[in-house]
Amino acid sequence: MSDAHPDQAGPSTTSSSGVPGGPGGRAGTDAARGGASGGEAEGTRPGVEQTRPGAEETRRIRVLLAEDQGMMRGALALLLGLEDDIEVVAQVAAGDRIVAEAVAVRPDIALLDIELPGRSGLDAAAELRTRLPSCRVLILTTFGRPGYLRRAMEAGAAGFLVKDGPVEDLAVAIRRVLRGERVIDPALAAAALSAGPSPLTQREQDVLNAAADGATVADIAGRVFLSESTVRNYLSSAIGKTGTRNRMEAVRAARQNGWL
Amino acid sequence: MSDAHPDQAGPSTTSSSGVPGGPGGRAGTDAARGGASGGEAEGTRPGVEQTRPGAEETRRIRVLLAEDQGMMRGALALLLGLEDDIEVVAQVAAGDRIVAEAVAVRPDIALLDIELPGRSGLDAAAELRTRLPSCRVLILTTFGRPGYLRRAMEAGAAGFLVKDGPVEDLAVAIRRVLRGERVIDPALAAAALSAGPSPLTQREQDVLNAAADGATVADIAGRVFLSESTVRNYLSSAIGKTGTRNRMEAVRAARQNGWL
DNA sequence: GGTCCCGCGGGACAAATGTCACGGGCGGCC
DNA sequence: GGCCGCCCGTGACATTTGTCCCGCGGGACC
Repeated sequence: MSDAHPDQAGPSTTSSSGVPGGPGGRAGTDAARGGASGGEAEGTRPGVEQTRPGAEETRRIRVLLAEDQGMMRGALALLLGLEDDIEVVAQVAAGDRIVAEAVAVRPDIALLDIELPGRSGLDAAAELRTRLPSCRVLILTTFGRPGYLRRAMEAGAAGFLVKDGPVEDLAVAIRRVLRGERVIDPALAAAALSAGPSPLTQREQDVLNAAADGATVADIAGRVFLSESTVRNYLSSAIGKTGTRNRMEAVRAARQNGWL
Repeated sequence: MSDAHPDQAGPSTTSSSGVPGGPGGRAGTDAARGGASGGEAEGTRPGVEQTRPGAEETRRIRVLLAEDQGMMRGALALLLGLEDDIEVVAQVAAGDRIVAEAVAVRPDIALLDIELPGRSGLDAAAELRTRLPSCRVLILTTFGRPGYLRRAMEAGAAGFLVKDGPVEDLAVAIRRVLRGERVIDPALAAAALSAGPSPLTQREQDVLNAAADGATVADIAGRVFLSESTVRNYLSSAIGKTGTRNRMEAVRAARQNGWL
């Protein structure tokens, strides 16, 4: 747009929301350093030397990028910015910033990680579907879990990419999605189909989630507001359904399939 | 490392050898190794000169990049390739390929992830230290765990970067390391110092590692070749030292500090 | 009405887990 | 030498965990 600096009202970039682990919180200050790393603001320098083959007749693809890992986010943004038909108009690091940012900048496509602080990318995708139907969603995640793919499809995502595989796939996938196609790894689709939907009931998932960090039965009961006996029963049935022998194994198995 | 690569549902690209350079990306793959094999008695002080913008006659900084996540690896390689004083001469996706590739292409600096399939980047760094002393090591990891930093320093790494923070830091850190400086996040260094070394003995770590996936005492005993009673004792003492109440909490706590 | 399923909880029980006290052997260090 | 820490093991014990069977209430469906 017409601005020049990261101080614009809506689409300022990386919110400073914290990322787990790092003791040193490094605040926003993502200001793209000059020179080669153009960054996302479109008009920073007039001399962006991309060669436009067809003049102005095609508007660039406006991309919102949601990814918590700073280096990954920056690298993807720079790379996409190098493509002459793609423009990164917003970057967010937290899941609960996605929808607000999207309605502010109205991108053509949202590139969402799943595991984000604050809110799952799948959740955000579902809300985006109703709040901003013109924006297509492309999920980009580390783990190709069958359940993730299933939920992504149910949330209305148009594509599902794993972070393995070459970077070149990314721009290609974006263009294909914008053309209305669906892009999904075929092997992953097969796995998702064969795995079937989650056999776990809602309560079982809750209890497993609460048990994931090593909490005792009493702890879980306190968090989920259930009796200890009930918690044991749910744990037991979850263990049975996952074919495991522990709550620990059950948690791992459920995570493995994307059921949590 | 809860992650590593538990499921191979996706397209199993990550072969252990060099990564195929994309058709569009002119990223230097191992094609460059042929040129390097000739002159081996190079000056012991590679490229100590400051980066002079525009000066072409100085040799570019030769970088080896070890990172398992394909997209991250590709993005970093492309980005570093854009810098006019840096050249990515090798990319590996598995930890057990690092040393072999390094002695083959003799890079100036090795950019290593820690959590890699096959072998830890810290291990590889330690061996690199003796096998190829001219090559400096810069650790690039997702998690800024105090124990990781400590072990990286003990392995002779010259720098420690977390994958948060802007991409621009990367090239800067590479140049600084090549100049002989050490680059470490100050906050992280303070945390590592205050946390002290791991209180866990070797066996306790082994047992915790074996217990990480929800194995029973009998399973652990079988894996570590110990009596079940002994396993219980080690687990108990590990639980005590970490100040937790379960093996599950103990595993999480130990992971959190980088003690595993 | 009846019947079925589901969420929720209780109680009893076996198995696993966590704790403690106690041994012996080995190596380093004052 | 004595002391200490780590290694490895045993046995006993309390607690927790996992399993099974039971009951209650409510909603859906016939």
